Amino acid sequence: MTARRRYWLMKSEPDAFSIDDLQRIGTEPWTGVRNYQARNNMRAMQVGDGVLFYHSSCDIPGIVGVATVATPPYPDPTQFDSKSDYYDAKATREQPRWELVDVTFERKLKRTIALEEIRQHADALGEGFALTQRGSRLSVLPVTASQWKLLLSLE
DNA sequence: GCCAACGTTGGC
DNA sequence: GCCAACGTTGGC
Repeated sequence: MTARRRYWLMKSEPDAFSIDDLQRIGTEPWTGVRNYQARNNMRAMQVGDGVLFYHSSCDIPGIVGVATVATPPYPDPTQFDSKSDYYDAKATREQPRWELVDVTFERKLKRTIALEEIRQHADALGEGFALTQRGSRLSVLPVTASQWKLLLSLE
């Protein structure tokens, strides 16, 4: 049984890792997620799933590109690295806490679909959409097929 | 830089 | 198990 392709939105601070970085590198492990809900979302990912690449904490927060899930979930290696900012002393190789996937660059949008603009479609996107939910800071979140279509139609 | 919202930690 | 304190996220 093959599950149908799913869609996600993943936030990154462009100062740390931008869509241009992904375009240059091609494929990158999504390291450093230390939130259980975000981790659980990555656990549910499958190779080929679509990803909206989102820039956060910057001049114009918004969707800037499209990427693809390139690997099944696997343990985030930075949790074992005591020199890493993402080191987690409570994680072991036998019992990892944090998992990630690699994402591959697909394309850069012609323009940024700004959060401000996305908010104008909050009703159509639905109450359950974590990006426009008040106070939500979730950095890896599911996107439905219709939300995916709507968001990319704004490009 | 501010601050609201949220998650985690740790004392009890 | 409660909850205050603290740290982080992320828009503004």
